[in-house]
Amino acid sequence: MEELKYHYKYPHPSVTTDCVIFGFDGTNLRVLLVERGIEPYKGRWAFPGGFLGMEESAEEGALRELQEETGLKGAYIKQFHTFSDPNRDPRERVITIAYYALVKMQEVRGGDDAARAEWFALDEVPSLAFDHDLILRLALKELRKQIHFEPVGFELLPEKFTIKELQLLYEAILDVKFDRRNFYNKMKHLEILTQLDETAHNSPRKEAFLFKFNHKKYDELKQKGFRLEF
Amino acid sequence: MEELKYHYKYPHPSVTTDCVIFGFDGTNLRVLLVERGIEPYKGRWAFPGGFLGMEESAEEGALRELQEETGLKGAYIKQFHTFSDPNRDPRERVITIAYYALVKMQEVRGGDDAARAEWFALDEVPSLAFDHDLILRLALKELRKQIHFEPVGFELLPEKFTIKELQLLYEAILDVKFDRRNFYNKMKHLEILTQLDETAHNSPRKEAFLFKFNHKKYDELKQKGFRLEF
DNA sequence: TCAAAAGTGTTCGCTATACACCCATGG
DNA sequence: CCATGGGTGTATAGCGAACACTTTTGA
Repeated sequence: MEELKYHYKYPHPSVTTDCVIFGFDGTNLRVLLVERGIEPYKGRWAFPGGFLGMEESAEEGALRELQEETGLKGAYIKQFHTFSDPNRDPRERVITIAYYALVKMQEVRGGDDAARAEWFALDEVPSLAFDHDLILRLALKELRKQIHFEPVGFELLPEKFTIKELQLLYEAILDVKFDRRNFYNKMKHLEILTQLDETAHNSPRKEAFLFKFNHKKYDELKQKGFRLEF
Repeated sequence: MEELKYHYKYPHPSVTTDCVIFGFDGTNLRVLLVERGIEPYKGRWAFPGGFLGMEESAEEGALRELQEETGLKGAYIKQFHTFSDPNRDPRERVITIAYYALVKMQEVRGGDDAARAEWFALDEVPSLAFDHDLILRLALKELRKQIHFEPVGFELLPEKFTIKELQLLYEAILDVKFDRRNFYNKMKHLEILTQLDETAHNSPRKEAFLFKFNHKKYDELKQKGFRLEF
């Protein structure tokens, strides 16, 4: 029999962190899911997550889970909601502090665990374990809100990218279409991009210039009460 | 000795909800604080809150706490962050799921508990217990974010109000000044207010029309992809 | 009759949008 | 030389900021 060595006067819930990991494949926004190896919901897909250690904050816990799953250290994560329905886990009461992460897909390597992990495009995501369908819906909603004000989109692109790629990313996240030329003009006049001498060679026709996101310039503008709008 | 009748294989944190209760006195945004009667932080002010029951969601818990403190049922509350620093409570590990509430000050009555409660203007808030200073800062930040998109301000006003009062509220929340005439025009053309026949009699000079917030109209506009901006 | 506050209208400049046009490249 | 996609410029409409003016009321 298991040893139950932690005792409390009142019942305590379990606390976990779950992490919705977003990536961009050049066309579609994708999320990284892992297949559950044990009951409940064995064989169903879910977001990576796990119990919160007693000596770590939720943010530290989420970063740890993220690193175990993708090998990435210090990626961009954001807490967006805590899910606390008393029946969200059939075994016992589990409260989960949910984060979303924005990562560059190219830099992700397989996880430590043997667990099967896979990137799913948003419109291919199957029915998930627990309340993770709900968690995904809310993560998307919050990401879309946040991207209106902060340049979080750049976390999803490689360091060098064309404006076309940037546009495709924003279109994928917000599920809208922009006019190619207006998007181009707007980006150039915002002054938060640095144009490089290099061009992208993957184009079938004319080669496009590569850009880098200019953190310094962005911070300066933000200081002056500038607001990034889309 | 206390009876410790709940046993777990791994240590579990305690989980509480805390509620930042915002009100508007006609000039200043205020928060409702309660004075702590016991250690730690005895005599210091803090936000109302308490342990989450095992059969209630965090939202239910926050609403329960809010009702115990103000007598209000079903007020507007919004979860904005979960605070999980391992050392935020000196006694044991406590994770708190934080909400802010928007209430009409006129409708608030004293709490059930004998605990002393008081409304503080934002610039009069003393140094608070635990990490509640941080909680207040983040609550304000999130409220200011949210008010750019949703008509949450109306939760803080009585049912009938003048446009002047509405302006003072928005100025108090966002800590800015608007041009009286532009604010007036904007509000009238937004079509989310219903003008009443009555006028306010508290004015020293000319009497101002009273308005009501038009929920139905707002929902219609929102359906059409309308965005409330300030 | 004067001061203060409510209510209305007008002007100006910026920016989002729509779209025309030229350039470079590969077949 | 033509089709495709990259890069640049321009015209228009709508909206927000600034502000002049009129109306109402109490002292």
